[in-house]
Amino acid sequence: MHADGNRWFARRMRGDRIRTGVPVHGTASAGWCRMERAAGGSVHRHSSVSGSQPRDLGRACVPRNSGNRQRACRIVCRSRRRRRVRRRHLHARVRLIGAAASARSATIRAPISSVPARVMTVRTRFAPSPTGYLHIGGARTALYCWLEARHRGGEFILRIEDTDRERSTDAAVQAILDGMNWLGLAHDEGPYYQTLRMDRYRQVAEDLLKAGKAYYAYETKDEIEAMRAQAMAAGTKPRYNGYYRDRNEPLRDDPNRVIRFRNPTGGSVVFDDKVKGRIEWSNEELDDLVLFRSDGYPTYNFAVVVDDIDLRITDVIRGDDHVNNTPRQINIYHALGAAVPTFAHLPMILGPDGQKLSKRHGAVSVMQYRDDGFLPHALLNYLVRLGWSHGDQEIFSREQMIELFDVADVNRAAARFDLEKLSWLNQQTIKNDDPLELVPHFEWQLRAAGIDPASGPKPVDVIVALRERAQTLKEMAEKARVWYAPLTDYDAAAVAKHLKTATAVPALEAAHAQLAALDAWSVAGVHGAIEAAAEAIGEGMGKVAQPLRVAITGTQVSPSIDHTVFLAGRDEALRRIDAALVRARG
RNA sequence: GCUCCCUUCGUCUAGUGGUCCAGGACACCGCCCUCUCAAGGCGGGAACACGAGUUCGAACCUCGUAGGGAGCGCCA
Repeated sequence: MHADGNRWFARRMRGDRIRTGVPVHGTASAGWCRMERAAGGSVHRHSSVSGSQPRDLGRACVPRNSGNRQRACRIVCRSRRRRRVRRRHLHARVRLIGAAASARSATIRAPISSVPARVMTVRTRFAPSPTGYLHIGGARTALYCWLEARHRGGEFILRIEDTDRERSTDAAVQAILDGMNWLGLAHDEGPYYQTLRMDRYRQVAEDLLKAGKAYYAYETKDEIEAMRAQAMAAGTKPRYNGYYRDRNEPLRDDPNRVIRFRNPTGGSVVFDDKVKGRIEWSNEELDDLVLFRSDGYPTYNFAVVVDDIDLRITDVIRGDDHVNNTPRQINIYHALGAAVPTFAHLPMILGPDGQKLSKRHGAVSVMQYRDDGFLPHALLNYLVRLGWSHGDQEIFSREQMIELFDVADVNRAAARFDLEKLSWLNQQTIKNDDPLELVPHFEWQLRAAGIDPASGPKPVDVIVALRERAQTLKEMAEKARVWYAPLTDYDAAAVAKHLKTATAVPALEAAHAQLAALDAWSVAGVHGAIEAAAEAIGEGMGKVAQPLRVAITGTQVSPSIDHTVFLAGRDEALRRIDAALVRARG
């Protein structure tokens, strides 16, 4: 399950730079300029296209695991808890309709012309703005988008929303790509860049203008600000007053000229959010938002809609800070005569204190977790459970996540980030993964700690000894130091307690003799030698193991004594026992 | 201020009108195991925000209250 991450680590270790290529203009027919991965490996894929007939269409309205859900389908629901049921119902219905459509197109039951010939492939996108690194919240959004696409045999697209020229940076783009890469969330298309699509936005805006669905407005920013202040003072929602809406002013050059959307005035916008349930918004609440700024750049609300339409996004999955934008975006979809995608708004991730996650909370960048010794899969496993669950299951393989995840099952309430549980999950991952898989990650940590993996035992042996004793690989690297560097420090309490005893000297001498006489240097062999030493002096294991432990590590704490001695290697082990004997006698 | 959203152990969550005096996991405490430390096993304390209503019966349905969050940009 760490295949991608491992490959990445391997490249990283070889010193390869993972970089995307230079943007090329005009490579794609739909006006998309595409960046291909140069050295980044297998990210660009279209594997799912041919096999993309949604396989779950067949089970449509029979929910997958119980009679409960079938019963749920019958329930007419209005409240919040019920809404979740309803969501599932709706979801199931949509699938059913899709299935029926595809079934019908293959039979003579319906007029062929009235039925779309193919079922649309699910397409999700992750669309970060490159104003910083990939953070925990963004990573979860990306994960959910990726899982939803994979689960439904669809495609996952990466788009960089960089229309904020002031704050977007190339370094941030790279940081986001690095983060996605480390997590192993491979996109099938992209990354697409909004800044390369300016002509397209302009063209769509002009179409809207021509159709009378948008208009020019000329207020200064100060005037807008005053308008807002006035509305606030009057206790209403600050919104544009529509001064130029029906004025039909001739086009003129003006530094303040913007294009505004002619939002419908009556009625309401309704959508069924896959997470939040049905949301209805009165058009009274919506004002004529700016589509194009005076600097000639499109606004976010306009650009996303155009992009999502052009990219044929079927499922918009994003943070719930966008819920408020959705109704106005839907109005733009309607104005453009485009099909409205389904929406799923994910609740926020809060800091441990219940406040919005920020730098205050320490590690915010996903890459910081790598540095702190977390495995990408453990982070993913933690993140997938934050706001989503499958019964009582806590640990999921990548394949299980894909199989079981359904964005409609995501909770609506915000969740707090809990480092303790992440650490536990990380430990579980370390403990249960194939030690061989962990080697590249562990070696990376050793080097980060200034330890040369070649200067001591085989890393895989160290992992086996320490995997139940470290919550992070960073911690593991620190604990491993004792076998990679000369022993110089002895813990005074350890020496006093285990070396200054009546049995310490005979125990160490016996151990020395047994170990020196050992045929093959192995964990089992060492174990036998220590047992023999204990027997020779007529004491229990403890009387030998503890002095030995102090001799090898200088401390009273280490993995089981056989591993501890084994990892030191025979020569070094004997040397350290000799050194300890000097201390014990002295 | 206005609009929208949210609320089950400290935390993540299960829960879809009776099977719930609420289950699992992390954390915490105790015991067992034991060469230390862990890991593991067993056990313990710990929650339906509050108030009305509907119902034979409510964590679940309705209404209200409180608390929290988001948005109200020529940011995304």
